[in-house]
Amino acid sequence: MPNRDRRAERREATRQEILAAAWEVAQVNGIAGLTLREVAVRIGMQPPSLYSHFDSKHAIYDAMFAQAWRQLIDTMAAADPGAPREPRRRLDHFTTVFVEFALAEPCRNQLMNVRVIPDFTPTAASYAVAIEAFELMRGRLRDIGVTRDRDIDLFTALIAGLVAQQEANDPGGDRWRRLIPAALGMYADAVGIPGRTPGRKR
Amino acid sequence: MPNRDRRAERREATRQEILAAAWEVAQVNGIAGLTLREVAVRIGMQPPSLYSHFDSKHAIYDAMFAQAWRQLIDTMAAADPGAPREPRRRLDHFTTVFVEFALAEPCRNQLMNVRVIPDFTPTAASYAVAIEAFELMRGRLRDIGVTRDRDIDLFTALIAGLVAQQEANDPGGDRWRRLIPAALGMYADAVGIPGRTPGRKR
DNA sequence: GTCTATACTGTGATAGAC
DNA sequence: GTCTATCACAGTATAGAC
Repeated sequence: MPNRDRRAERREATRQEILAAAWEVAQVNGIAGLTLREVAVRIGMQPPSLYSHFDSKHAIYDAMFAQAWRQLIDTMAAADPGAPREPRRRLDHFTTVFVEFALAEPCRNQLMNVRVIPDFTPTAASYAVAIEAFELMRGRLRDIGVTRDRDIDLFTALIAGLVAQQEANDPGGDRWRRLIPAALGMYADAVGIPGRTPGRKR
Repeated sequence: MPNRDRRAERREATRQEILAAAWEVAQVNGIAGLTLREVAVRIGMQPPSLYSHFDSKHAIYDAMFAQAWRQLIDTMAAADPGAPREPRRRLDHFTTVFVEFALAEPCRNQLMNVRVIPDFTPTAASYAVAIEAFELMRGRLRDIGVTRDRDIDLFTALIAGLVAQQEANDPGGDRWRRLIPAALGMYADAVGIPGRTPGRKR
């Protein structure tokens, strides 16, 4: 038995190739407009061949769901070293990372945060990745003194709202994105984060 | 020429019947899972007959879009008489009306606030109803002293976020809905609404 | 205005040869 | 593992009889 299973490696590579193509299609047609046909032809396969790697279309959605949350985890981890120490600046830093990530790919954000595919619910294994990302965010907030569950939920709602409004009513613009500093100042004051956000109104 | 056009009345009634059936189907299958076939059989019609009343499936979505925003306008107007005078209580009052409306029908909220149907964009006439609702909300905020555009945008984001998180991560529950008072207290403090929200944390 | 009949496209999915 | 061939079905839309 070889110490490297080239067979498994190639199989995994094909899976990733399929997922990459699926994301490309989703970016063009919207996440609900994904079709197996288009995914297949994009990588030079016949549509039925996809079933050698995924049991169904929902299985592809499920893998994409997990992959998206994993990407968020990696993105936040990568942005960690450059983060400021001062609480409010730190909050602003990783919030911006999060929002930019969400706005970068509208269809990815829809798959992650909106129930948009009829009859699709992520499997427990994939949803666990989403939970992992949530716990990572919770840790970030704990570092700057936010520990109560309700305060954390309020934070996620505030950010999700900015992203949702930006996406739905000013796609590609910054009408809501530019409100991040003000929104975070408001939040920081309410939950009692020490310091004072500079340039706050009134 | 008769003073009542019974022909037109019946035609309009049929249109409404189609739209009502479409909402029923959307509630079951999701807004993206709407099919003309199912709408037609539900009201005892043949699928092609729908084309006597709507030019296309998108035209039905468009009518539903306008109808949804009109319903919101009516709901807010109906809740007007019972509204308290004190600014913060007043804010809490119509925010609750708005959130309950949004959470009552997830698929309606998706059609109104998320770009979920590929290639569907509301017509100018239908979008005008959405603008009308937005202006109504702006007027409500002006009454309690919120006039700056950025403060209004911040408000819509805050509420949209609570609804989105509630819908995506705790459908049917109240994990985010119950945060409305705290969220509004935070907001009222930040934009300088007079008064002090009772029972605020810390 | 509604029906029947039908066209045409595209969908996800399966069976079996190689 | 990928292919060809094909399935069963749903999708929107049109034509023409009544």
